[in-house]
Amino acid sequence: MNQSGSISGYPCEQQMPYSQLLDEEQVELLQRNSNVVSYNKKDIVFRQNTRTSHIMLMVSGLVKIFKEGRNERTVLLRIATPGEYIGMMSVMGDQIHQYSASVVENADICFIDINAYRNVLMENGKFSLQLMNLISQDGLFIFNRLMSQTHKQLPGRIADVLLYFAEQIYRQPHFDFPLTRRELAELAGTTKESFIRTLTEFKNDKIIYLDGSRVEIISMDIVKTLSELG
Amino acid sequence: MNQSGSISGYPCEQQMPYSQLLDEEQVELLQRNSNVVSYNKKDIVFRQNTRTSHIMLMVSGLVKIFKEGRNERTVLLRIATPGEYIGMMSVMGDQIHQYSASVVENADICFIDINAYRNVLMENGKFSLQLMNLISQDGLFIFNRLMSQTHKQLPGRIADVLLYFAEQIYRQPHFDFPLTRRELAELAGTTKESFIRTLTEFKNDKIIYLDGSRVEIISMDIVKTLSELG
DNA sequence: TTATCGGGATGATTTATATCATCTCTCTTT
DNA sequence: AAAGAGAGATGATATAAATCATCCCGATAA
Repeated sequence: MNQSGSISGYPCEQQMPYSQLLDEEQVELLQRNSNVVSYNKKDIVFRQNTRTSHIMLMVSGLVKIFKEGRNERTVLLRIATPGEYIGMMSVMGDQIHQYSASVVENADICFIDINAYRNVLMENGKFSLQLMNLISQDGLFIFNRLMSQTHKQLPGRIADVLLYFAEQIYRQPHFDFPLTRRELAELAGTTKESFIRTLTEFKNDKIIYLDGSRVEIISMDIVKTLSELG
Repeated sequence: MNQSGSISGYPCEQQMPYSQLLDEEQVELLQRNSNVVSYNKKDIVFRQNTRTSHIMLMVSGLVKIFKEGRNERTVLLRIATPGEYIGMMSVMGDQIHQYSASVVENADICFIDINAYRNVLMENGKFSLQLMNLISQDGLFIFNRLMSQTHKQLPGRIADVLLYFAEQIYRQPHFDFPLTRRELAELAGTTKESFIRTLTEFKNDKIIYLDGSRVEIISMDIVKTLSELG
């Protein structure tokens, strides 16, 4: 809710996917209509059911994208990393944010005026097609994550969370969870207790090393098998 | 698997969303690179994990889009109706179909050459933006359906299926299910038995009238409440 | 300094729903 | 006409995972 955001003035171009497809004029147009906002941990970037206002591009940090359910149940959809757009599907879809975003690790986010961005899309077909590609991939990704939550049982879902951090976020088999157990459970589509229990089982079975938020995947093979078996 | 498709020669323009944004030349280009294929009930239109080859647009009929799980479990994602693209997200995303499509009610489907279509997108920014809008909405829709399957319990999920047919497919509170109980269960993310049981309860509670595949929603309010309560 | 609160962890209990087992009925197939 | 196959329906049983109840621990507040 509270935005400790402060405006600074540096460009987003480096982080923007496919910016090499833009000509100088287009880069400049976007530049003039962008600004980077810094957020602190736990800040809310946007809230679901609010109107979309800008294209948002992660410059640094980590942000979680989640859906808040009526009856307290919240679902964590993904963790956005630098170079990723957030809320793009809602911006392009129905102009109402379909989910919320809050900061997991201090983040700089580039806000781009939506009309400037649309103008660039209109005149640059290649860039536009690439964005379409990104949106589609994003759709397919969330789609697969939800499929995991719906149709796998606990060990498979927990394995998916481990693989998500190891492969997508940190790109190495050892890392520190940047989230609480409760949030991790929301990412796995389960409860805090069930998440902890299953993770402890993995630890006891020597599939992972675990100490607090520190994780090391000992047997990547088993984790992958668990994910595949569901 | 078996395609009883036969090629006929009539245009897809009438069914194509936002075709009014195309100029004559573009319409003609698409026309020259399209053909309509007729399918019979139960025909497979495309199979998941195959490469995408064409843009596909529903001209008539009903097609179900589903994901086949490893362990026999299949998930029905949506029912495509005339005027809707099928497989678009996969075509634009990673060129591999992420799900399968098969015919529920005899269907004519327009196949458009992907390169011709991309060329039109490249040169027509408005059309392109509208397609982006469609893809995004499609993503948000499937996203909501899967959220329903993951995070609502049975009565809410069954209510969602009823609302889906009443509001999205037939646009009236009475209709005939075009699917078997098993398929309906796959749409609700449950088993045939559980689906039947819950539907029977709705019938006993006089929320719906039910006779075979015939359904009439008696109390739309209650159905909506069930959907919202989850 | 002591109280309070949230996170993590674990055991006991409950519950929603899947699974298993039948039975009927209709429609093909032979 | 008989036999099989698949759809719908319903009861009995099993089970995965949620819920409830504690307890510990470290950080923050009074």
